[in-house]
Amino acid sequence: MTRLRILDAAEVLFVEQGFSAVKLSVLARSADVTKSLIHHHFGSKERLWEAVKNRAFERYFTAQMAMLEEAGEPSAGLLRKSVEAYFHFMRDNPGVVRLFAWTHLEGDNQCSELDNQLVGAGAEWVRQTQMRGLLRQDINPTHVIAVFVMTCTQWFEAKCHHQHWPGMGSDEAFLEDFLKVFMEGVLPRD
Amino acid sequence: MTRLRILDAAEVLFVEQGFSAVKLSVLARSADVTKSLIHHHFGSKERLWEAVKNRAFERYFTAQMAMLEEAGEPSAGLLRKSVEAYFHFMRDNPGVVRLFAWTHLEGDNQCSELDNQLVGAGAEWVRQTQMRGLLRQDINPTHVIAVFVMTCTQWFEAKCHHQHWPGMGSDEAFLEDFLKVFMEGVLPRD
DNA sequence: AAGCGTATTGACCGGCCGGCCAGTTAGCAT
DNA sequence: ATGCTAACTGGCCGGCCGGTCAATACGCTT
Repeated sequence: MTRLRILDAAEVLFVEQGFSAVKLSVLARSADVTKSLIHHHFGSKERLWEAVKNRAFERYFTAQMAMLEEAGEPSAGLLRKSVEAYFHFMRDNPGVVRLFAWTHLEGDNQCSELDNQLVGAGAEWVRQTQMRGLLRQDINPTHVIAVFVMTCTQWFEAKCHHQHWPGMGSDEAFLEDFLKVFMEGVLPRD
Repeated sequence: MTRLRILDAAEVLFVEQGFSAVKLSVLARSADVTKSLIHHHFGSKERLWEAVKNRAFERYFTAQMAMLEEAGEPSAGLLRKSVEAYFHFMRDNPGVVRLFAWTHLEGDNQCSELDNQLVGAGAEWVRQTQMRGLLRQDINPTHVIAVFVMTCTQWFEAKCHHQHWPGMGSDEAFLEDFLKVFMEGVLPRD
């Protein structure tokens, strides 16, 4: 379908360059349609941009929700698994990461309802795990989520920046070290 | 001086909107100069953009270097202080944070020489602290730096995004919780 | 006062941007 | 076949984009 071809090509360009740097003429050529056709299907550049973001964020949201729902009994091991899953999702969906970054810089928070749901569910899960004494209880559950989400996000958002830092390891090496610190930090002291 | 007035106004706009969304005509009005004058002083929009970035990154670099140099005897307490200082620097210089973010998205790494120096020095400091048995030794020192830098950075870069997350606390509350996790995670087990 | 370099101006340019529109084609129900 | 709607096209537009240029004002040396 044409609409889809436009959406796909737009996503590639928007992910790469952000909103204002993308030229409709280039996009048209890249999607192999006429410029008019883009307007026919989406009305304006802004609305196309929103359509692209919505689709990507929905993908993100459903993937995360599925992950959360298939989570079983609260346990520290499960938290570790969740962090790993989140990290690998980010690694495998670099487009979403960049789209998030552009969106943050725009100050756009249209995806916040979905995200609040996600974070709320995650934090609630952490709280339950805390109550069972499996995680230390003197930390705001939302902050637990925030710490690992932000670390994973920034790792991939700013990869071009810190991948050349002296001594920096691979994705997996970093994840492992982060998990060492993070898990040791959230486990209860005995 | 006019050149400075242009640079200042440009920084405000670039920080806000990124490179391509900024219109030279708007910038000229905002700096109260003519468009031609901008070209006279900087040659092109691109070169102005680079001048703005260079100035900001130099500010960042010298501030961080000063912080690092006045650091005393390696100790876990000092690491905590460093994280706090970094966090507060980011809080007090939101422009730098956003400039970093735009730069990351552009894939630009012109600031990498300075940054490598900074990270290298920080990592070396961590390594020495590890060798004295004051930090656990099974973690890549660069990763230690990376974890707290990325968390602080992302906290402020994406603030508009997660500040409305349910249960999210203030800057200081988050920092405190992060430090609880981070410090507990990097200290050696007894 | 003359000379010179720098700062500053306003008018102007070619190009291309996002968007529009009149018209054509294709699919599909009746 | 007829009619209707949605998909699609090419051409065009007004506007503004970044950038240029010739001319002028200013400040400093000699």
